[in-house]
Amino acid sequence: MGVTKTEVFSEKENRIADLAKAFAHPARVAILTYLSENRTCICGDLVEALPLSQSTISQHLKELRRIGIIKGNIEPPKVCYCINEEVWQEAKLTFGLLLNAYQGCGC
Amino acid sequence: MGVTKTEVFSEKENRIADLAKAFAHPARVAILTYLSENRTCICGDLVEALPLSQSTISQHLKELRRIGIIKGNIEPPKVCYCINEEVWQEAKLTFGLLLNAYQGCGC
DNA sequence: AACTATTATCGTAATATTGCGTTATATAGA
DNA sequence: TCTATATAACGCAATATTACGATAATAGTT
Repeated sequence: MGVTKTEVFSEKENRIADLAKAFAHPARVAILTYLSENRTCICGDLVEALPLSQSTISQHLKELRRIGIIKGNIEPPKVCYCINEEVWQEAKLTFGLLLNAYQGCGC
Repeated sequence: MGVTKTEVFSEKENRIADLAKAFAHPARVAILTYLSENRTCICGDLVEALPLSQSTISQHLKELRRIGIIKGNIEPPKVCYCINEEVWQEAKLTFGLLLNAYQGCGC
Protein backbone atom coordinates (compact mmCIF):
# COMPACT_ATOMS: atom_id res chain seq x y z
CA MET A 1 0.00 0.00 0.00
CA GLY A 2 2.83 2.35 0.67
CA VAL A 3 0.96 3.65 3.66
CA THR A 4 2.77 3.10 6.92
CA LYS A 5 0.52 1.65 9.61
CA THR A 6 1.49 4.23 12.18
CA GLU A 7 -1.53 3.52 14.36
CA VAL A 8 -0.34 0.05 15.30
CA PHE A 9 2.93 1.35 16.65
CA SER A 10 3.60 3.33 19.78
CA GLU A 11 4.03 7.09 19.91
CA LYS A 12 7.62 6.51 20.80
CA GLU A 13 8.33 4.22 17.91
CA ASN A 14 6.75 6.65 15.49
CA ARG A 15 8.70 9.56 16.92
CA ILE A 16 11.97 7.69 16.66
CA ALA A 17 11.16 6.86 13.05
CA ASP A 18 10.45 10.52 12.34
CA LEU A 19 13.65 11.70 13.96
CA ALA A 20 15.59 9.11 12.01
CA LYS A 21 13.90 10.24 8.85
CA ALA A 22 15.58 13.60 9.29
CA PHE A 23 18.89 11.84 8.67
CA ALA A 24 17.65 9.21 6.25
CA HIS A 25 18.46 11.11 3.07
CA PRO A 26 21.94 12.28 2.09
CA ALA A 27 20.67 15.73 1.16
CA ARG A 28 19.18 16.18 4.60
CA VAL A 29 22.35 14.88 6.21
CA ALA A 30 24.24 17.49 4.22
CA ILE A 31 21.80 20.22 5.22
CA LEU A 32 21.91 19.34 8.89
CA THR A 33 25.68 19.01 8.88
CA TYR A 34 25.98 22.37 7.21
CA LEU A 35 23.68 24.02 9.73
CA SER A 36 25.38 22.41 12.69
CA GLU A 37 28.85 23.40 11.52
CA ASN A 38 27.96 26.99 10.73
CA ARG A 39 26.94 28.24 14.09
CA THR A 40 25.86 31.55 12.71
CA CYS A 41 23.05 29.78 10.94
CA ILE A 42 23.85 31.20 7.59
CA CYS A 43 21.16 30.02 5.33
CA GLY A 44 19.99 30.41 1.78
CA ASP A 45 23.44 29.60 0.53
CA LEU A 46 22.48 26.01 1.09
CA VAL A 47 21.34 26.28 -2.47
CA GLU A 48 24.86 27.16 -3.49
CA ALA A 49 26.44 24.61 -1.22
CA LEU A 50 24.39 21.68 -2.43
CA PRO A 51 24.12 20.22 -5.92
CA LEU A 52 20.35 20.28 -5.93
CA SER A 53 17.84 22.77 -7.20
CA GLN A 54 16.37 25.43 -4.99
CA SER A 55 12.93 23.84 -5.04
CA THR A 56 14.26 20.45 -4.03
CA ILE A 57 16.19 21.94 -1.15
CA SER A 58 13.16 23.90 -0.08
CA GLN A 59 11.21 20.68 0.13
CA HIS A 60 13.83 19.03 2.28
CA LEU A 61 13.80 22.08 4.54
CA LYS A 62 10.05 21.79 4.80
CA GLU A 63 10.34 18.16 5.85
CA LEU A 64 12.97 19.02 8.43
CA ARG A 65 10.72 21.74 9.78
CA ARG A 66 7.84 19.30 9.99
CA ILE A 67 9.98 17.01 12.10
CA GLY A 68 10.96 20.06 14.11
CA ILE A 69 14.70 19.63 13.99
CA ILE A 70 15.21 22.99 12.31
CA LYS A 71 13.41 26.29 12.51
CA GLY A 72 13.35 29.29 10.24
CA ASN A 73 13.69 32.88 11.26
CA ILE A 74 12.36 35.36 8.77
CA GLU A 75 14.84 38.10 7.96
CA PRO A 76 13.41 39.57 4.83
CA PRO A 77 13.98 38.85 2.23
CA LYS A 78 15.88 35.86 3.56
CA VAL A 79 14.83 33.08 5.86
CA CYS A 80 17.51 32.04 8.26
CA TYR A 81 17.39 28.39 9.13
CA CYS A 82 19.02 26.94 12.13
CA ILE A 83 19.00 23.84 14.28
CA ASN A 84 16.24 23.64 16.85
CA GLU A 85 18.28 22.91 19.92
CA GLU A 86 15.52 21.19 21.86
CA VAL A 87 14.75 18.73 19.12
CA TRP A 88 18.44 18.20 18.46
CA GLN A 89 18.83 17.28 22.12
CA GLU A 90 15.80 15.05 21.85
CA ALA A 91 17.46 13.24 18.94
CA LYS A 92 20.70 12.93 20.84
CA LEU A 93 18.93 11.48 23.86
CA THR A 94 16.66 9.24 21.82
CA PHE A 95 19.39 7.67 19.73
CA GLY A 96 21.68 7.49 22.72
CA LEU A 97 19.18 5.52 24.75
CA LEU A 98 18.23 3.35 21.83
CA LEU A 99 21.74 2.48 20.76
CA ASN A 100 23.03 1.95 24.28
CA ALA A 101 20.23 -0.41 25.22
CA TYR A 102 21.97 -3.19 23.37
CA GLN A 103 24.55 -4.98 25.42
CA GLY A 104 25.63 -7.73 23.12
CA CYS A 105 23.96 -11.03 22.49
CA GLY A 106 24.68 -14.58 23.36
CA CYS A 107 24.75 -16.07 19.88
CA MET B 1 11.98 11.73 -9.98
CA GLY B 2 11.93 9.66 -6.85
CA VAL B 3 15.50 8.63 -7.47
CA THR B 4 17.94 9.88 -4.87
CA LYS B 5 21.02 11.46 -6.43
CA THR B 6 23.44 9.46 -4.32
CA GLU B 7 26.36 10.17 -6.64
CA VAL B 8 26.46 13.85 -5.78
CA PHE B 9 26.87 13.16 -2.09
CA SER B 10 29.84 11.80 -0.22
CA GLU B 11 30.25 8.19 0.83
CA LYS B 12 29.88 9.30 4.38
CA GLU B 13 26.65 11.18 3.81
CA ASN B 14 25.18 8.23 2.00
CA ARG B 15 26.23 5.83 4.72
CA ILE B 16 24.72 7.99 7.42
CA ALA B 17 21.51 8.14 5.45
CA ASP B 18 21.49 4.37 5.14
CA LEU B 19 22.11 3.82 8.82
CA ALA B 20 19.35 6.27 9.64
CA LYS B 21 17.05 4.47 7.27
CA ALA B 22 17.31 1.44 9.52
CA PHE B 23 15.45 3.45 12.17
CA ALA B 24 13.27 5.49 9.85
CA HIS B 25 10.24 3.23 9.96
CA PRO B 26 8.33 2.33 13.12
CA ALA B 27 8.27 -1.36 12.20
CA ARG B 28 12.04 -1.41 11.90
CA VAL B 29 12.38 0.47 15.17
CA ALA B 30 10.20 -2.18 16.76
CA ILE B 31 12.23 -4.98 15.22
CA LEU B 32 15.56 -3.52 16.27
CA THR B 33 14.30 -2.74 19.76
CA TYR B 34 13.03 -6.26 20.10
CA LEU B 35 16.31 -7.75 18.96
CA SER B 36 18.38 -5.48 21.17
CA GLU B 37 16.29 -6.22 24.25
CA ASN B 38 16.24 -9.96 23.77
CA ARG B 39 19.88 -10.76 24.03
CA THR B 40 19.31 -14.36 23.16
CA CYS B 41 18.34 -13.24 19.68
CA ILE B 42 15.08 -15.11 19.68
CA CYS B 43 13.64 -14.65 16.28
CA GLY B 44 10.68 -15.77 14.24
CA ASP B 45 8.35 -14.69 17.00
CA LEU B 46 8.79 -11.22 15.62
CA VAL B 47 5.82 -12.18 13.53
CA GLU B 48 3.84 -12.75 16.70
CA ALA B 49 5.20 -9.71 18.42
CA LEU B 50 4.37 -7.31 15.63
CA PRO B 51 1.02 -6.49 14.10
CA LEU B 52 2.25 -7.03 10.57
CA SER B 53 2.15 -9.97 8.26
CA GLN B 54 5.03 -12.39 7.99
CA SER B 55 5.85 -11.29 4.48
CA THR B 56 5.97 -7.63 5.44
CA ILE B 57 8.26 -8.36 8.36
CA SER B 58 10.46 -10.47 6.14
CA GLN B 59 10.89 -7.49 3.85
CA HIS B 60 11.89 -5.21 6.68
CA LEU B 61 14.38 -7.85 7.82
CA LYS B 62 15.78 -7.95 4.31
CA GLU B 63 16.28 -4.19 4.30
CA LEU B 64 17.93 -4.32 7.71
CA ARG B 65 20.25 -7.04 6.46
CA ARG B 66 21.09 -4.97 3.40
CA ILE B 67 22.14 -2.13 5.67
CA GLY B 68 24.06 -4.68 7.69
CA ILE B 69 22.68 -3.83 11.09
CA ILE B 70 21.33 -7.33 11.61
CA LYS B 71 22.50 -10.73 10.53
CA GLY B 72 20.75 -14.07 10.32
CA ASN B 73 22.10 -17.31 11.69
CA ILE B 74 20.51 -20.38 10.24
CA GLU B 75 19.30 -22.80 12.91
CA PRO B 76 16.96 -25.02 10.97
CA PRO B 77 14.18 -24.72 10.59
CA LYS B 78 14.46 -21.25 12.06
CA VAL B 79 16.62 -18.36 11.13
CA CYS B 80 17.93 -16.58 14.13
CA TYR B 81 18.31 -12.88 13.63
CA CYS B 82 20.45 -10.77 15.78
CA ILE B 83 22.10 -7.39 15.90
CA ASN B 84 25.37 -7.12 14.04
CA GLU B 85 27.52 -5.67 16.77
CA GLU B 86 30.03 -4.01 14.48
CA VAL B 87 27.41 -2.13 12.53
CA TRP B 88 25.54 -1.28 15.70
CA GLN B 89 28.75 0.24 17.03
CA GLU B 90 29.22 2.05 13.75
CA ALA B 91 25.75 3.55 14.14
CA LYS B 92 26.45 4.53 17.72
CA LEU B 93 29.68 6.20 16.72
CA THR B 94 28.25 7.83 13.62
CA PHE B 95 25.22 9.37 15.30
CA GLY B 96 27.27 10.26 18.34
CA LEU B 97 29.75 12.24 16.28
CA LEU B 98 27.07 13.81 14.16
CA LEU B 99 24.85 14.89 17.01
CA ASN B 100 27.69 16.09 19.20
CA ALA B 101 29.19 18.25 16.47
CA TYR B 102 26.57 20.89 17.09
CA GLN B 103 27.45 23.25 19.88
CA GLY B 104 24.63 25.73 19.74
CA CYS B 105 24.15 28.65 17.44
CA GLY B 106 24.30 32.34 17.81
CA CYS B 107 20.85 33.17 16.56
C1' DA C 1 3.78 51.31 -7.90
C1' DA C 2 7.32 48.82 -10.06
C1' DC C 3 11.50 46.20 -9.25
C1' DT C 4 14.56 42.89 -7.00
C1' DA C 5 15.98 39.13 -4.24
C1' DT C 6 14.67 35.22 -1.79
C1' DT C 7 11.88 31.43 -0.59
C1' DA C 8 7.55 28.70 -1.03
C1' DT C 9 4.34 26.26 -3.69
C1' DC C 10 2.44 23.85 -7.70
C1' DG C 11 2.37 20.50 -11.15
C1' DT C 12 4.42 16.72 -13.12
C1' DA C 13 7.16 12.59 -13.78
C1' DA C 14 9.81 8.84 -12.22
C1' DT C 15 11.01 5.80 -8.79
C1' DA C 16 10.72 3.86 -4.01
C1' DT C 17 8.31 2.12 -0.21
C1' DT C 18 4.84 -0.29 2.27
C1' DG C 19 1.85 -4.01 2.89
C1' DC C 20 -0.16 -8.32 1.98
C1' DG C 21 -1.65 -12.63 -0.25
C1' DT C 22 0.27 -16.28 -2.46
C1' DT C 23 3.64 -19.35 -3.66
C1' DA C 24 8.17 -21.46 -3.34
C1' DT C 25 11.84 -23.36 -0.64
C1' DA C 26 14.18 -25.58 3.10
C1' DT C 27 14.63 -28.51 7.01
C1' DA C 28 13.46 -31.34 11.08
C1' DG C 29 11.06 -35.04 12.54
C1' DA C 30 7.42 -38.83 12.15
C1' DT D 1 8.79 -39.97 1.93
C1' DC D 2 5.39 -37.12 3.96
C1' DT D 3 4.23 -33.42 6.98
C1' DA D 4 4.52 -29.44 9.63
C1' DT D 5 6.97 -25.34 10.39
C1' DA D 6 9.73 -21.41 9.11
C1' DT D 7 11.41 -18.15 6.02
C1' DA D 8 12.09 -16.20 1.39
C1' DA D 9 10.54 -14.66 -2.93
C1' DC D 10 7.06 -13.06 -6.21
C1' DG D 11 3.65 -10.03 -7.75
C1' DC D 12 0.32 -6.62 -7.13
C1' DA D 13 -1.86 -2.23 -5.58
C1' DA D 14 -1.65 1.98 -3.19
C1' DT D 15 0.83 5.62 -1.46
C1' DA D 16 5.19 8.19 -0.55
C1' DT D 17 9.37 10.22 -1.93
C1' DT D 18 12.51 12.60 -4.83
C1' DA D 19 13.55 15.98 -8.16
C1' DC D 20 12.91 19.88 -10.99
C1' DG D 21 11.02 23.72 -13.81
C1' DA D 22 7.74 27.17 -13.55
C1' DT D 23 5.15 30.14 -11.04
C1' DA D 24 3.64 32.55 -6.99
C1' DA D 25 4.28 34.90 -2.76
C1' DT D 26 6.83 38.01 0.41
C1' DA D 27 9.11 41.95 1.78
C1' DG D 28 12.38 45.26 1.22
C1' DT D 29 14.12 49.05 -2.22
C1' DT D 30 13.83 52.56 -5.50
